[in-house]
Amino acid sequence: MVSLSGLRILRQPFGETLLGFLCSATKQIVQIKQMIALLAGRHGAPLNNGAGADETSWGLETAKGSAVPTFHRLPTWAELARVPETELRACLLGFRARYISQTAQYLAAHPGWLDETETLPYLEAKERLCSLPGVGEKVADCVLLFGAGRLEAFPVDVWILKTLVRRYGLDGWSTPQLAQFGRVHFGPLAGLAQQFLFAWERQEARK
DNA sequence: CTCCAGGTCTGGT
DNA sequence: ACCAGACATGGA
Repeated sequence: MVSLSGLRILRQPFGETLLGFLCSATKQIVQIKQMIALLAGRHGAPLNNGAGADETSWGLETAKGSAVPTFHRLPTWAELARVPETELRACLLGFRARYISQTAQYLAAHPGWLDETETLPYLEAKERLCSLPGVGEKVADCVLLFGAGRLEAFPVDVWILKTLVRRYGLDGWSTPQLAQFGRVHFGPLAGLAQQFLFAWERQEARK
């Protein structure tokens, strides 16, 4: 028996969360971190003059020979809109580069769209997010859960799928059906329950 | 060298 | 509506 004590749901910036999960499709978590680090290092504005401690790997593009790394924040969507898709592809994004590029173009053409989406009720916000290229039900739920504090969102990824099939006997259910089940079964804090299921299943898988 | 990875989109029944 | 394949690419 494990406790999973200390498990938390972060409230991350909406736009950054969207970017992060646009990178996530069929990629391992370690690789997603790498993609995000490359995007920040190559296309994000520097955060300091190299005066910080060198305890993270966010500033990958450290000047050669320099003793102190420079940290970069993630690029904004406005900045991403000016980056050629080929340069995005060079950040290990693969086919996701097109999704990010097209999303950036759309957001650039619709000022305020993202901020408005963040304030909408769950279902409306989700519907709008799903209209973006590369954003399906799962990514939309992750963006709303981690980037907008919508704890009723219940993202169904491959791990949750396994869990619901193996431990809840929901074999044969479609992904949308499983998402609906999660929201109904776990209620207003379904997203929190999802995090425990996810963490549990991944912990069990490690051996 | 195959297989798979915090999915989504597209074109077939 | 439901079901495969494709999609890029680095780890396992």
